[in-house]
Amino acid sequence: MANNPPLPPPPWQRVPERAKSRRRDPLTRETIVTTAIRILDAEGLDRFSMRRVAEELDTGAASLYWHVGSKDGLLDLIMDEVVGEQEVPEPDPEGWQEQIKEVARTMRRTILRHRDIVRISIGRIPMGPNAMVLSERVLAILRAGGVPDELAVQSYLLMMSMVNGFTMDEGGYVEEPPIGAPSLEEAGAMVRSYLAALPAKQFPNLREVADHFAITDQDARFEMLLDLFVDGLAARV
Amino acid sequence: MANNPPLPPPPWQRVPERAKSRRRDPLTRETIVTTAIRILDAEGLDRFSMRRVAEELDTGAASLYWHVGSKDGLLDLIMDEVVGEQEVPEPDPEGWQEQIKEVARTMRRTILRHRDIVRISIGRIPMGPNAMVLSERVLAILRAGGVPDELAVQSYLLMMSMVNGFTMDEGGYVEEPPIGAPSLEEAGAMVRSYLAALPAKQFPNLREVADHFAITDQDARFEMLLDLFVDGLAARV
DNA sequence: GTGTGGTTTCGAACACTGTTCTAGCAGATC
DNA sequence: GATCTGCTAGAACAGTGTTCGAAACCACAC
Repeated sequence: MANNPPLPPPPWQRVPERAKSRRRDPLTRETIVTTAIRILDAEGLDRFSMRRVAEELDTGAASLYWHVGSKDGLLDLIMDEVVGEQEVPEPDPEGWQEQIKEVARTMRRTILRHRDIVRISIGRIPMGPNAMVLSERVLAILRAGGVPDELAVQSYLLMMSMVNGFTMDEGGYVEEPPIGAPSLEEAGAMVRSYLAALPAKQFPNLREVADHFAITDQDARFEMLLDLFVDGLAARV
Repeated sequence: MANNPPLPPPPWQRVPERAKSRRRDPLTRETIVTTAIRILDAEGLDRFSMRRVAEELDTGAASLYWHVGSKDGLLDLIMDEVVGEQEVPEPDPEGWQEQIKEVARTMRRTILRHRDIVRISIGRIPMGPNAMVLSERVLAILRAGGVPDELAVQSYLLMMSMVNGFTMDEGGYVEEPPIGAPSLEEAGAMVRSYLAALPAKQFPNLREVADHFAITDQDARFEMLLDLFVDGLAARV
């Protein structure tokens, strides 16, 4: 029961690498988030784990929890960091329609740049500081363009949903191309032949449009979405 | 090394419950999928696991693998089963615009009826038999309405994305209401007061539209989306 | 110097996950 | 009978998020 001072470790028992001195670069929320994003981009959500992040920072998983609370908390921080990458121009009342389109394009690019970020964003309404700035600036453009307040809010939220939804289906199939990577062209050809082989009696329409299914230009479809959205919005102002 | 026949189990060692006789109701893919959906709806994706499904079927997790291959395979089957719930009417060339809207409304209802199904659908382009039937029938409506083939395909894919994206953000916050469940009204009030408390200099727009943010009518916004989409589409035919 | 208290680290452990291995059973076929 | 095939399921493996508690470090009081 007497608690003597702990003995020095015997010389044959190597002290664990980091135990002797404090970290050279102290752990911070920022460094954790940055490394987490790097891992996410490089290896994808499936390989992303607290232990993996800790390993990259040369520490144990438990240490991260003091800074970010939980994995979910870390994902929140990641989301806001990524949202913060997007830049929104100063409002130009004349060119608001093109400005809104450009904002949407930037969103799409940002999402596509970060692998699996769309999967993280799923049940996570961004409310961090960067998300607030984004909302503020987009609303500024819409209101400067003469869009009434309620419609501005509605269409802003709608735009977010649409871009997210579009990009979600778009990047979906990337998910770890399992070695025998079917290229985009191969995939298209596979879809076409699959559709063309369907029973004619039951699937007349699908068979006839099979070609158009195969060569779906994502960029073109996104522009179509933007046109539909902004034109409709402008007509309602 | 001699492999003798296995000894009969000693009488004091109770044989495990199910070992003595074959299951009364044999496991099938269908029953597995049905129970899986039931668990998913009742308890959500986070509590959903192969062991949980097996437990519900009074068996071990390993048994499921013979029927569905993997968890991912099971999720694929679940997706197609849910897609199959949707009914699409026979094409009416005059009323194609309203028909398309109705299809979208049905989609949204189906997604909302099944908790977390939108999270499952994320990287999963539906290609099961039911998904094929759905595509066929929607394309039938569009083409009957005079939409040219390429535009029909584009807009069909676009519609799927939009409905998915919209419903994704919509049902997002449900995610296990953690005991102190903030009701929809409370949440609205919280958002409003949060926005109203932002620094006026940095967030003038957000502050001024805070009220509209709080009372966002999802149904109204969805109808707005449908109007934008279908009107724009009709204008392009 | 010597405490003392707060911040920060992290090894070990817990309860869980998807999945595979392997042995075994029931019924049809030879 | 013996053999084979379709099917069941216990045990184990490697991995997960998270918590606990002990230790190490720092800054300040005495």
